[in-house]
Amino acid sequence: MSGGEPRQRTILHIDMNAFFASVEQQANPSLQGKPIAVVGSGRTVVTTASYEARAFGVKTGMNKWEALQACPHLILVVGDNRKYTHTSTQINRIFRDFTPEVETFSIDEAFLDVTGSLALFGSAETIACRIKALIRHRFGLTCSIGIAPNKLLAKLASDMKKPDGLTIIRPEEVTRLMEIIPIQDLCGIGVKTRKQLNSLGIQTCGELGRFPVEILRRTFGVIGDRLHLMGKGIDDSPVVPVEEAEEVKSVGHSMTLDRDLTARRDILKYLLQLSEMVGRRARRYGVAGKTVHLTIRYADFTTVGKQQTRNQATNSTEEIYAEAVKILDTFELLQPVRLLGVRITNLCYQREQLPLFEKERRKALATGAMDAVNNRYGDFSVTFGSLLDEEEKGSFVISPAWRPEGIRNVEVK
DNA sequence: TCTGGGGTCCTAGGACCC
DNA sequence: TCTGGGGTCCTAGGACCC
Repeated sequence: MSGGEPRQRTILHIDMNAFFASVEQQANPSLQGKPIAVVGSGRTVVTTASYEARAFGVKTGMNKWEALQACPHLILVVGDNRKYTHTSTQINRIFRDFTPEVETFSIDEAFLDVTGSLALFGSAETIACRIKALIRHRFGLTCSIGIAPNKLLAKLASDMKKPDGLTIIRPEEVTRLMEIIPIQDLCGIGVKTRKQLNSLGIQTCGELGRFPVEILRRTFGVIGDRLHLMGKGIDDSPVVPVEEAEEVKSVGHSMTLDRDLTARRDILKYLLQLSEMVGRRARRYGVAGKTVHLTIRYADFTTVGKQQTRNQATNSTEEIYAEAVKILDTFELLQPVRLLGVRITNLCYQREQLPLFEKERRKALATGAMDAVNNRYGDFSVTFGSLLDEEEKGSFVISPAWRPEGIRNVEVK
């Protein structure tokens, strides 16, 4: 590839419309045509609002109170991970009938490289229409599809018409189109980058593409070159199927507590719970981490974190917990705690092996059995004694960005 | 009853070694 | 009669995505 012009590709970006809310409306006909918002339990925000709710101004990220202000007859539905994961997996199977080059970008978005499938199916538009029809017939769901020569533009295109859109950006239209597209419409330019670019006098992609790349480099470091290319609508990044995806680099959980906590004893309970969630997922992935991070968010929303690197990688709940407690004790908690997070990084991938000695061996087997039950019946079906009196489980919010099982290239048993 | 959760990548500074 | 420089690992924080 290096040196030559990249081959002309045809990429589809598929974005499920109001995915969680639509799945709920399909599962429960009494919700159809009504304003609903999928939320988590506890102090959480709107994850997805149905289009009926969006018409009232209900948006992702609003807290429940704000959402009900905007739409008093809004129906709040507590999200159900498994339902969405299941549907997402089945939808991904449909994609694979059209090309093996499927990149699951999130639970409700995917990129398809259909370059090699055009001869078989006729055109990208035909493929897109067939996918839309299949998803509608099998699941009653709609999606917006963008067709373009690369991922950047395909994603831009799928955003142009919602719901149930189909937008094509042809190679010969790119230059003209970029003149009118505002920079913030590109995936990769968030609020801060947009403001910085605006202060350089850049509003549109066309302006970004023409801007001296040296100044972009100086201002944005390594991102500079990428921004320059984005402005021109150029993106050579490949569609990466799950099988070729890079290994996961960290495993973590965090939760906003149902109420702010001050007592060390209360905080420790949540830390153990989080350590167990992290440890169990790491064990399922077959990874262990050398570094343990603890994140604390105080009542005033200031967030601090600390990490500690150990001599040996671990995925044991007890060891992760012990490390997290050590880090906690280096903090002087000046305010009530609003959120706690535990994460392991510096991961190494383990071959499955049972410890040599009887005592450790029995413990490993017990851990495995406990994990198996929890994997099958849900979090904390079986758990540590000290968690049993804990009524509040914190806020297990699901998000459309939540990655379905098996999306990572890890050995899932 | 303001402001979710899981990730990746980048930066900048410090420790340490040769 | 001043204390260079490169590499690597670690840490804290921030931007961004869904």
